Amino acid sequence: MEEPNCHVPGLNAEESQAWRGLIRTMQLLPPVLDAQLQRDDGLTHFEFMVLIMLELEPGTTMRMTVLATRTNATLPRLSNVCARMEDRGLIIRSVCPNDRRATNVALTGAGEAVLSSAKGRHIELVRKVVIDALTPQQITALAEISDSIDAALDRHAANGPMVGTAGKK
Amino acid sequence: MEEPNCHVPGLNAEESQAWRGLIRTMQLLPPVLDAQLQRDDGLTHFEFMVLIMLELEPGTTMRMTVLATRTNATLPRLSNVCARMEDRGLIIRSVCPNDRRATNVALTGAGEAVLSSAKGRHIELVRKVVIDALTPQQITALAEISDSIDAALDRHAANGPMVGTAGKK
DNA sequence: TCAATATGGTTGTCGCGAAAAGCATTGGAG
DNA sequence: CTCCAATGCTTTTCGCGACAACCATATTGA
Repeated sequence: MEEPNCHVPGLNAEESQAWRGLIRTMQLLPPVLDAQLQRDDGLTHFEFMVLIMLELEPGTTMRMTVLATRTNATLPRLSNVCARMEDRGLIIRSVCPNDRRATNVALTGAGEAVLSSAKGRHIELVRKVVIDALTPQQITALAEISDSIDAALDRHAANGPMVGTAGKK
Repeated sequence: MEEPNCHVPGLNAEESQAWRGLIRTMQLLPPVLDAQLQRDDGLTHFEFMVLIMLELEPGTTMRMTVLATRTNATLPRLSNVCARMEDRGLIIRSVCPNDRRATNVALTGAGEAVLSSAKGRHIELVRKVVIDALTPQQITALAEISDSIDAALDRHAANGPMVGTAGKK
């Protein structure tokens, strides 16, 4: 009954392998990315994403709420991170003229410089540990798998909170 | 030149999509898993993994270093987590008779009870947001992709630290 | 016009994880 | 036997993220 091939109960062998593999990747990959960015450019991975998202925006300027959505972060977290990044001169925050409650975040010259310096090295690492480790078919599959999981997470976030209570509002 | 389809520079469209999808999943999935375990059973995902790994071991007993490896954790982290779990009665630590420096960690009855209670609900969530969101082929692909990435991470950990210095020991 | 509510961000407090320093025990070398 | 290095784990310090409370501005309704 107790096979040596010990997989998580409730899942078959294939499912268990996929699950444990995913868990392991989610545990190991982020620290590696953080470490490289921190060592080479003094950035956390999240800060790097903030810079990337600002650069992709025309005018390199965005409202806090929008930036929070783009980076999958909560507003308090983004607020703290942006405060530190502003202290370091990477970005600049200013009150939005139209809506004085809102804050506009803009990339500074220094921020652009740091980003363009960091981008190459970081993408190189990404290639090394992800892209070049996979076949083109696997790349395609990974994109689809991620989308499916994220869609399931969205569905879960929508219906999940009210577990037993009929599931509909 | 600036297409509206803005992907990360240095990667083509497919690669960029896979990369950003993976990042997003790694950001969103762990909090969902943690939240469910915390709410339903008062466990972090890491604590859950500790219990699972102990249960899979014959005798449900393991040395700290081994447990750290199985859970992909550092020893200090595991030490802290085990201290808390012992306070709650889920596990028990004892000095190894053979090597009195070492510590053996064992699952208690309460720990088994909590685990068997939590396991069903958690696997149900895993099914919901991962397994059932994917086709069988995608499950297989995910297992292979994870393994490939983890292998690349191992290679990077082995060669990476000495970047410009000839890369070989 | 003025209250009442909603929206947009910021600021505490708490707990966890990382890194480095610290103890205890063991295994060898002289 | 004694000293020294190596191993196994714990503890301390620090910074970050989550959650909740909070302040400021906008918007709605009477």
